[in-house]
Amino acid sequence: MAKKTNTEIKASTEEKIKEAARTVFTKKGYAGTRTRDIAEEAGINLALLNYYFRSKEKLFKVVMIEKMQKLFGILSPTLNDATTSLDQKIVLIVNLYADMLLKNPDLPIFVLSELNLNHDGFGSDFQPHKILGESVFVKQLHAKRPDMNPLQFVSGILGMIIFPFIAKPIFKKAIGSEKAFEAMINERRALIPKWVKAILKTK
Amino acid sequence: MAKKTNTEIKASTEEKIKEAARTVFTKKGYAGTRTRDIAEEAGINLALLNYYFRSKEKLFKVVMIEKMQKLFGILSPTLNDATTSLDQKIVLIVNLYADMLLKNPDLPIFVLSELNLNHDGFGSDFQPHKILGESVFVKQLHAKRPDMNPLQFVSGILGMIIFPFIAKPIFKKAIGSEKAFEAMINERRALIPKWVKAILKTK
DNA sequence: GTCTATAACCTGATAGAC
DNA sequence: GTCTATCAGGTTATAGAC
Repeated sequence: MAKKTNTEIKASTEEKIKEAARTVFTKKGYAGTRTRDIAEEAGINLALLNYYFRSKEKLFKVVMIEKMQKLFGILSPTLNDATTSLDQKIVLIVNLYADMLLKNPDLPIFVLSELNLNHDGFGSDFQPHKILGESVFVKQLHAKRPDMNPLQFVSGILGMIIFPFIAKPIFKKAIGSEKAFEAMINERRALIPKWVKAILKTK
Repeated sequence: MAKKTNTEIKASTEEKIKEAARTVFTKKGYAGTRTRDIAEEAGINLALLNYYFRSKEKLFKVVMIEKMQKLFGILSPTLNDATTSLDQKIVLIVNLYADMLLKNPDLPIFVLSELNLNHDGFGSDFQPHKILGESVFVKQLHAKRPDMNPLQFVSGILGMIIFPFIAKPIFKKAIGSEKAFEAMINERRALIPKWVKAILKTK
């Protein structure tokens, strides 16, 4: 099939396997994935997978760390930007997630489901909540609403933007096409910031 | 076949298996579950599982239908109650979910994850979005805010109350103990209705 | 109805040729 | 580095005794 002659575009075998692993693990979950599926998807042999990564679990871990970073790492720069207001940050966060999740619709359900199943705790490797910590965002929130628990506040925002993707099978049935789902998410880009501003205003 | 003397024992064993299946499937997911695990959890033999339910998949389907009903069926009576106001319905829904989810914390991630993995489409058996349809709730919302898309509105509410349970592994690390997590959810019982009222008031 | 034993198949991982 | 062939162990489901 595909010949490996390209030295400029680094389509290394290792990367091909990783890319295949991303696809298959995301689609079938860790337990539902067979290493054979990944090898086939990568267009290589099963033995080669074990040559590059030593086991199914090690390959999974590589993919999982990446995915967690993609899902939560997105927050950090925005939360700590001293040049934007609280209201601006909310608009930015909602749109960052809308963009990223429309491109990776099953990222949240994959990551959160596998985290929940907890095949060995690599929860220890990553602390997304520390992003919040003493961020500029939290300070700005405290200045405006000292009574508001930052975690409760952020849960509200993330829940509103991420939930439709987690419950996508339900929403797809409720509204029909993929296009309609995307339209709904795009409508939420304006809706959620408006809602959050209302929440911040009312004691 | 015509014998009815052992009906009670039969029902009891069948229920024991079902209960074990609920536990193990929820904890490990469909693909991660071995029928042996269920048999052991039920305190019976593996062969007996296949005697009552014909296969792993059939047993799973029984459990899954139940779980979906538990997660979404809870909405219907409240949404269609003509004796409560819109504001009252919101308080009721948030507290119904808080109660139910504190008792079944991994119900949402289980159902939504398995729906997403979609091992054969039994999505066709169940249409939770039809609960919304022409409900009293939607009529009340339309009377108050004709501009508000009911699906967007409900997504917001459900997202805010369900999301912490779906992202529970993250939240647990952020706030420490199980007790602290429960306290956070209990705080949300008052928080979310207040927020939703603010959303409804502000155009 | 309930068990033991086993069939039939699947899956992760490795040995060894090229 | 990459392949084919295969091993060792695990998994669902069933046959057959009680």
